[in-house]
Amino acid sequence: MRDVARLAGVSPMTVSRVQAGSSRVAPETRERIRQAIAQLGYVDDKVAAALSSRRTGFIATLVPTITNSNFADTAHGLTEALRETGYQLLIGYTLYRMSEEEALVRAMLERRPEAIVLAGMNHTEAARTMLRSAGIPVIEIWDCGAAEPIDRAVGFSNIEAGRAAARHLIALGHRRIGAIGPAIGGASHDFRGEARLAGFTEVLRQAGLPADAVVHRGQVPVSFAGGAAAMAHLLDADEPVEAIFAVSDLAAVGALMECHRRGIAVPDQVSILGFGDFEIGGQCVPALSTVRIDAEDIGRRVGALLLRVLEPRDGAPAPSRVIDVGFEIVERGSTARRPGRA
Amino acid sequence: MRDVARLAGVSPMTVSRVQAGSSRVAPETRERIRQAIAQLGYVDDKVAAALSSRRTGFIATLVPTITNSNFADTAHGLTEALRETGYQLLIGYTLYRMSEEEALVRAMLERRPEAIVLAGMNHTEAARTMLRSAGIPVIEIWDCGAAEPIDRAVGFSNIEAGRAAARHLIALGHRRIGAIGPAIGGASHDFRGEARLAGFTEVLRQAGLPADAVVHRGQVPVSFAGGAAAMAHLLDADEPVEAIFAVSDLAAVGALMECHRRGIAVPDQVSILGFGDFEIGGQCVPALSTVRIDAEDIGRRVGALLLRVLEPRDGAPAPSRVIDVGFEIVERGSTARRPGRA
DNA sequence: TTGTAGGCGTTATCAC
DNA sequence: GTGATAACGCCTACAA
Repeated sequence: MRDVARLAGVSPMTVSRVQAGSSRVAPETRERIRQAIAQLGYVDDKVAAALSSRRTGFIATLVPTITNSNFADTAHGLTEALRETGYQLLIGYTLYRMSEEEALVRAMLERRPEAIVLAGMNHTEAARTMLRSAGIPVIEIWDCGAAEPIDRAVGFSNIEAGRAAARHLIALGHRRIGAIGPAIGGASHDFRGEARLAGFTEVLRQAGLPADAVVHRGQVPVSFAGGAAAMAHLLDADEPVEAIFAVSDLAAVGALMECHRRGIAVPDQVSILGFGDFEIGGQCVPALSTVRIDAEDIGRRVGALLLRVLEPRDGAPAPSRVIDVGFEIVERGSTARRPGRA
Repeated sequence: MRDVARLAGVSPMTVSRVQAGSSRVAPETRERIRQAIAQLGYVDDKVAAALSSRRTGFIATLVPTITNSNFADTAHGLTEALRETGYQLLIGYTLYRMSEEEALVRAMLERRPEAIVLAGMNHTEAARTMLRSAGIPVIEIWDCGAAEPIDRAVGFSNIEAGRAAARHLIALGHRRIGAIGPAIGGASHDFRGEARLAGFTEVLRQAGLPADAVVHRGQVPVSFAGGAAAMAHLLDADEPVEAIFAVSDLAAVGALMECHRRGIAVPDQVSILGFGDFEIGGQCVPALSTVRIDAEDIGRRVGALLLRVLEPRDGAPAPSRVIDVGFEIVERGSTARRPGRA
């Protein structure tokens, strides 16, 4: 920058102003500086700028994984909302491990992000302490309602989604109802998937239905293969299920494919309800009924919320602490009413 | 840090040494500093450290998109390879737009990354200039062989993959062969998908076969829905295709589902060959034959390469400039020999 | 509209 | 083994 200033015959401060887009620079001075910048191929240094201005322009984001998942959609929505604002996302993968999340929280805070976004409301005590004392907005996403957020939350109620799924299948006349979720225990923990399964099981029990076909097996995160394996397990059981709910569309599609391979008709013999509304669900045959979540929208809303919090405009009302984006059951081809039942 | 130093009764420099893991600090001094850090909840500031040491610990990564794609796998592999090293990935999405890529290159370089990884070998002239003068390792990924890399490359030959796909379908006895790729033109450009289609078409022509069933339609990036629509287009044509190649497994699965919906038997009536080996391909019915790419491995290799380049060990040989990870045709259930042909 | 002074929080370097 | 000093490249604050 010194070189640019010298070449343009001004002080570094003036160059700085041009780079910051200040209007308080004479047009001709600005032009001279522009040329000097182009001539020298100068690229300004946000590292130094960040230290000096105490504004890094970083937004830290911690998600369980970015592959095969709608967290990628959320990250995408967030990136889109932040495009053109100069903020840069710092993304970390926790692999569904709290210990990993804690390590990432520390690593991220060392980069001095201006806000931090993380999935879920379950964190280690150390992580909570760091988050609270960081002095920046903390947005917990993909879950809300079940607990008080550290700072703010954007999501929906996973337990309520599970309950709604159960009510829906019961209302279709099914009685022998199962569910598919990942194994519990081990280092990886999908708290949100478990909450959905818990809500689901709760409603089954309340309706006086057995919940022994709620299977927890396979790795976290769930996958097509895991869903297929769990479905195989259920189909091998003595008493066949009439309907199942999968904690993720990935598992649901895997289950659907397992039915195809065995020649079991969906939805005639088994109804399948997924979760998440992945694109593949709308395309497979039959199209998958699912609990729809707009993952990308969560990202966009977080982005909009962040902009309002980080750069408040006069007169704008303070955004609410918890934003519930809700969910919606989408009835497509993989679920049907049980013949001969109410 | 000053506060920590004061509380521990040492100079800031000694605290810095402890944080950097230097062994030249007396054990008891170290312990005192540790306690002061814990007591104050001090989290060190990598922004300042970066400015001072001129090492940011950032690796910039530019990919077309992170959703519905194996670029997510590559990013994941890279993150895994870099986990525990202290490097932080800076990820940007170009949305398959060169202008966006150029803007991102500039934005990334302002963060002073220690290396930059970007998809493909097509960049604007301005981007190339910035990349060359940044003075850091530049790794182009997901394509190699067709052109000289700016610095280094890790990938495979897309045109060769397309050629192999065509040879494979021809060897199965198919004559009326089509292909599905995104529309050409517009702001978004999938150069690698186009290279695959170009190689494919080239071989068809060389074999004296018509290439009019090579369709370019739908948005970039291709999706399940786009593949289904393209397949519908081909199936509506007067002369039905015997086999098709899709530039992505997503499109291939979409095409497969369209066949299901129309009651067209795969592979008996139409063979479908995908590209990318997405998990869904292995799970759908019939399982999708595909050109297999280990996307996560590309990420891991880039990570390993970067570590060797950024932190060279004495005696270690210099890594080669171009790493071709190759590809492999995986024959599963969606392709079959044309009955009655050689 | 432009410039000067000082400092952001850390580390490189050299001295003790 | 520890400390003093001087940057790192920019921006805030104030002055001209």
